[in-house]
Amino acid sequence: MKAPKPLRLAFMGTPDFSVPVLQALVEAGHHIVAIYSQPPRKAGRGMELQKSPVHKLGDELGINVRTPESLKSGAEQAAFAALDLDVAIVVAYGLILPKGILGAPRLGCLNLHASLLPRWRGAAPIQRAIMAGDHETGVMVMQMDVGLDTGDVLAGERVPISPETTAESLHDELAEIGAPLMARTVALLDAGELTPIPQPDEGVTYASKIDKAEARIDWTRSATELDCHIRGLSPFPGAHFEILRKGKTERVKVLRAEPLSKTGVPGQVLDTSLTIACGEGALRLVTVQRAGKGRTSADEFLRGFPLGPGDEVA
RNA sequence: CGCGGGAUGGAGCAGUCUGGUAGCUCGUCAGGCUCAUAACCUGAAGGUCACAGGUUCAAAUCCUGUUCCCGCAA
Repeated sequence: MKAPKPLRLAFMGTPDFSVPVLQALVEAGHHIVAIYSQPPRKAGRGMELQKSPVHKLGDELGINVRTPESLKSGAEQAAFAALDLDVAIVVAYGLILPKGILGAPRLGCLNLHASLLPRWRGAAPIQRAIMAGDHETGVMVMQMDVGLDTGDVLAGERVPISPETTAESLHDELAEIGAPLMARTVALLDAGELTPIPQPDEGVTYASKIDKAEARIDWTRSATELDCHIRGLSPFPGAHFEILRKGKTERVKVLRAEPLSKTGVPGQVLDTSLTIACGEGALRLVTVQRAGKGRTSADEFLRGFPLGPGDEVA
């Protein structure tokens, strides 16, 4: 990839989704003056302090990583302004950027968002698009303003959502597409070859964070709805149901399922291949994961966990 | 020291509480049956029961320590 004019920029991001974008900008030859990321949190088993994926990459690259709890203070904003930036690139950072930050870089702040704006503004656009049964989604680069994902759009790319798409596969695909898109967009913006396009007022939806409770499978919903629900939450946090085993309830995550046209009492097992009746139609579970176990195919699951016609799950 | 589950032939599990020849469903291999098959029948191979100590006449099983994996949580 040819290196256009190197810019002084800051990168602001936190999770895995942000990582490819940072890498692309580094490869494009830009001067990454600073990286902003969420502070290390207690996470994982043992609740040990863990640096974010972006933070770790920053360390590897030898770039100064800043992890303020907030950017609201005058001191933080002054420190940011002192970087004397051409532009700031924000990808799933997780902090609100106040006006003082947004206006500091010469070209402002650009954000990569994983949806076809104005649809799915907010925290969980990838999951929400699949869960809602959308047939298409994408990534967009916008010029940030004070609203929540309301900025003018500079560039975008569409991708289809197929019956095979999961949150995991879509996440990876969009990150892969988004990284070079951002790199190109930055160059074009600096060259003055882009026209910001305001988002339409129509079609605005919000992708709120995934609530724990909604991850549970409600067998009274239709099989096609549940299929979208499962794929949108796969593998994290994972759509799940519960099953009675030796007097204890055990949680089983469903990572992949296939809708069928069979019918029965919702929650009832219909055959010996893990087909479970829904409010409308039925789902054959393809890939599942028991609490404390790794993910397995339905066949493997059934070998150690007899579950046949007439049994019920919740 | 956040809570909890797990490690048993190639895969998924049971057996552990109440120590006493290692078992189930599959897979693999061989043979048989069949026009034929992922079907069916018969037989076989394959396991230091995660690792290290301890208790015991005897440990997959009880005790202690270690490593790795996962669910919750964040």
